[in-house]
Amino acid sequence: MRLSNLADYAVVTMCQAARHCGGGKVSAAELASESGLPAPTVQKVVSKLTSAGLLRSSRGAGGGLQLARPAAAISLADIVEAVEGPIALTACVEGEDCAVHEKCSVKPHWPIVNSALRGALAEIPLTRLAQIPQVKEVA
Amino acid sequence: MRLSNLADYAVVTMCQAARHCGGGKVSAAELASESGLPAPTVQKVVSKLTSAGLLRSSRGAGGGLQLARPAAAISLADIVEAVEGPIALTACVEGEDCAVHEKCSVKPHWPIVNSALRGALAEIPLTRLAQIPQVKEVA
DNA sequence: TGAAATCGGAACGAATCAGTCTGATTTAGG
DNA sequence: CCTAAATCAGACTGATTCGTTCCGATTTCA
Ligand code: SF4
Ligand code: SF4
Repeated sequence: MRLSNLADYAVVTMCQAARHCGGGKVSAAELASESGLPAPTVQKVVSKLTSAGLLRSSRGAGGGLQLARPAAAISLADIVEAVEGPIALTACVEGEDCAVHEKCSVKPHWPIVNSALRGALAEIPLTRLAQIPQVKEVA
Repeated sequence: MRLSNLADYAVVTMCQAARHCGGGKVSAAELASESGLPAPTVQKVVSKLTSAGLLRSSRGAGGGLQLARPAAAISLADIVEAVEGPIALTACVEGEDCAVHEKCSVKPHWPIVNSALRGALAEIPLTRLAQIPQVKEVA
């Protein structure tokens, strides 16, 4: 029930990239320096994000990363799915029949839980994560 | 974002045990046979569930398992936490400071997401999972 | 044309997870 | 009271995935 560190770092990286949206292009090394994450890790993260279509990459000197979509149109679910693969709590949700998929009585209930969970993540756009402060009273 | 197979099997096992709640005591081998899961795996699962306090175990001949609480008072979150440990999407939610917990701007937002997610799981009691049929129109 | 800078993918090591097994404990019966 | 069976409980091994790191292919600027 804990998402991988790569996914977490991907969220941080995307949040950092969202701030440079106006500038347009930012290098991975720049994002690593500003966020404090290890540079190679950021490189791997942006690689996956680019493959998923969330980031736009420009090779060569002066190149860098760029948000492929508006920050408001990117949700946590998108980032998590880009790094961790499809959101599926159990194997049967994905279609991969487990060993006891025939007798399992809770199988029909998993899609409901899965949808509720994904919906909760989809309700959090990237713009909300970019807002740093003013949320101290929730602790 | 996928819970471990052990947690999934734990849910199935608990669901199966809930049906024998009236009888009182059921052996782990019995649950394994009825659910179709591998017997050793069920043994490991019930061991963890007992340690967490969700099941009541009776040693010796004629012993077996028993629900420690009413089926309505056991939620998915309880089962998952018993097997997978605390529900914490990221390290900072648990209190384990990650490498960049100081500069991280999304850290204050994770508890909100985490609570929403756990709430979604806590809303599913074991009694709902025990109801086998009559949910075909949701597909 | 030369060179630098960037992303992209591939390789390595570590950690966790899943599965299996054997042993300690307890009760029922003789 | 003793034997015996049955049960849970914990420890071990193998495998998969995750995390990290490094080096090469590609592109643009000077
Ligand atoms: S069929 Fe049942 S046991 Fe198999 S993956 Fe789905 S929920 Fe889990
Ligand atoms: S502080 Fe930021 S990077 Fe670290 S675990 Fe929390 S959200 Fe992730």
